[in-house]
Amino acid sequence: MPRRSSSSSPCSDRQGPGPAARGHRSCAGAETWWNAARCGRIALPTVMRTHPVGTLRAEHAGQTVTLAGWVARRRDHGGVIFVDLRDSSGSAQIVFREGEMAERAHRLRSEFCLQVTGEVVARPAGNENPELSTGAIEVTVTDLVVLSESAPLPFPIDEHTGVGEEVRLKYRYLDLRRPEPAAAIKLRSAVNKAARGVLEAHDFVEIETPTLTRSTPEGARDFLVPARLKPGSWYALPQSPQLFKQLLMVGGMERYYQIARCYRDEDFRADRQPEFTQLDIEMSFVEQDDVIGLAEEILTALWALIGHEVGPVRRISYAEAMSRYGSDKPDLRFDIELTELTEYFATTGFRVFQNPYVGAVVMQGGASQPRKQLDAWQEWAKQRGARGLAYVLVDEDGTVSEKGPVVKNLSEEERAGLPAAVGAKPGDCIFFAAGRPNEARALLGAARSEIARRTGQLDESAWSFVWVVDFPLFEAADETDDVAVGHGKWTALHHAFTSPTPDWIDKFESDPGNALAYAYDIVCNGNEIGGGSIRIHRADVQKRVFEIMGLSEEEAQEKFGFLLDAFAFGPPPHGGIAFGWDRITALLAGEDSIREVIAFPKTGGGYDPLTAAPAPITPEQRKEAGVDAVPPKPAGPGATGAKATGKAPEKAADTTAETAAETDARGGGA
RNA sequence: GGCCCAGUGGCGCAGUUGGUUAGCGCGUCGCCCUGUCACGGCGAAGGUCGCGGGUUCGAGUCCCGUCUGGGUCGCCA
Repeated sequence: MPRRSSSSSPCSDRQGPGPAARGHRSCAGAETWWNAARCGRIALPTVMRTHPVGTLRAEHAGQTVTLAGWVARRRDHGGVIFVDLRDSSGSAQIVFREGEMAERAHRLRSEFCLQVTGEVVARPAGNENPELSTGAIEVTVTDLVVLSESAPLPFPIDEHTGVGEEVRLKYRYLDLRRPEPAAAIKLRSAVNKAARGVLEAHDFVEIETPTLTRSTPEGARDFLVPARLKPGSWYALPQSPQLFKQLLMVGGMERYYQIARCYRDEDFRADRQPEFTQLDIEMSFVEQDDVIGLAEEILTALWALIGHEVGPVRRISYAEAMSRYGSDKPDLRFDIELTELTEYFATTGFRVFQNPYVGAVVMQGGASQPRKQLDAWQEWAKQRGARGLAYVLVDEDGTVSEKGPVVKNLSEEERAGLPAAVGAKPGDCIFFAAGRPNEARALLGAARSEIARRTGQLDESAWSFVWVVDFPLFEAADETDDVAVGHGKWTALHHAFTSPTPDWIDKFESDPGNALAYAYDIVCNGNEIGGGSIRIHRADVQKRVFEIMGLSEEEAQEKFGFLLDAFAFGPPPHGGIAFGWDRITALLAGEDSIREVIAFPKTGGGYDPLTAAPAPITPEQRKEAGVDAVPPKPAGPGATGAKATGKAPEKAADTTAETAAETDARGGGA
């Protein structure tokens, strides 16, 4: 990735190799915005300074300026002392000469906070530094105020040395003084702003929904907050604003959005935090194409920040995604596809291939892998819970090689036709998976990505967007480990309020396994970055969906009461989407981890190294919070409709998929 | 919860087959230095080798356990 050129980078002077190199795209992205916003407009002088340091240029020569910032680096030559003064806009060289000034500058140390006044002068001929955007000038200091001193640093604040993440997070306020982390956070602000711009232009209303709400019985684990005024009762932090946004549609707001914090108490990952952010959207009087159209407009605005034109986004069905790519979030930056061989091996004598599904994926040039490497693929597959990954090699003459454990189990005919059947060329390796369709395809889908990485078919600089549509409405209840909502054979794949597609809305009972949901996911480079659905607004349809799920009216009322109550009062047709905001920002920033685009992220254990949260509480706090209150004996189901809760957070954005579609409705222990 | 990797002065790392005083770079502190820009020179300080056990004449190194961090599968869906 091209590194930012210094001349266009007011927020950073030098760019070195090392960890900074990872951030490639981030810089570019942040800069685009940063330049527009900072250099284009603002940079208001304040009482304390006349110019942001990084904006000084040759044309300022002769002006007397007052600057404020930090000592980034100092070069003390005795009689003349150079200091790189850094503020949020960048840095510039300030010069202290002789006498008292040099004397005082001599005592400056890294990260002292200074206010200086002096004259901007063109640097002496031959002393310009073209690597720096402010390299044509320097400021001869005539007045120095040390605003505050700095203790010795726990780690160097420059881009040239790597620093462990834990230390960075503990001193995140120092980490953020570095151009790279700062750029990621600034980019996030630009991302928010860009999305708001699109939404405001379409008359969306930004509405906040409660953070203290009711526990939902399914989905992820809730974070709970004791209610002091009602000992023994607890609030839950929302897993998403799903139910509230639907209520807002009933409330006639018509177009809602919120950059919403969501909370899920699950294990974390590089792409998952206990609290994460969604751009949550809901619209009334729309169909799928309306939501998709809006979403594409937003994505276009976001990727424009880093100079990429999104363009029209193709759509593929869930079924097609699964059969061709083995994933419901296919990475289409490379065009390796799976080949289904169930028919091909319909009469095979090889027991492994006598399965409901047999498929293959081809690894270009894979036949030349050493045996050790092929064994490593077996390990790789086992780590994913598969028994292994069968393979067959294609010789240079285009025929199937005798090598490998699988080939001897295949008939002559099977061998002969194989390369053509899967599109393998001489020197390729064919990997097979057999078993239940979804599992085997998932393995091949993972292999597909791994192959792309290993064979260099993955263009890291490319962007691929795709809508996955036509998700199944239901999945068989026995194929999920979740406690199903209801006792039916079917459970909602997305969530219980997801509408069937128009084609299926009147007949989904006839074939629940094939009925399609009016749901859609937006996938970028193999990441699910957003998902949503058109909701059910007709009471009769909702009732029939609950029936298929085996959910009685009483149970539905208990679980989703307040939403169902609201839906008794003329709910408008509506639908929406939620974007995984952290993941999207991380993608734009070119970062692998969403922690890089969160100001104060937590570690994998849910621990915040900076505040040391979570922390024990005092006995007083414990008593007052009512944490230990003993709940009364379970009274009857006092829950009338109005209190049952629903579920259904928009599954979205879990961070992994960060988005995710909106939540599914299983789970609650009915 | 499973698996993999890591933990050595403030930071980043090296440390061979178990062997003498645990090294290197950066930073810090002191002195010097008038054109540097990741300045330079001289000198100095700074270490319970994550923690606890064990094996051994001897452990940073080997074994067991544990904690923390990262990754991954499960989970989140």
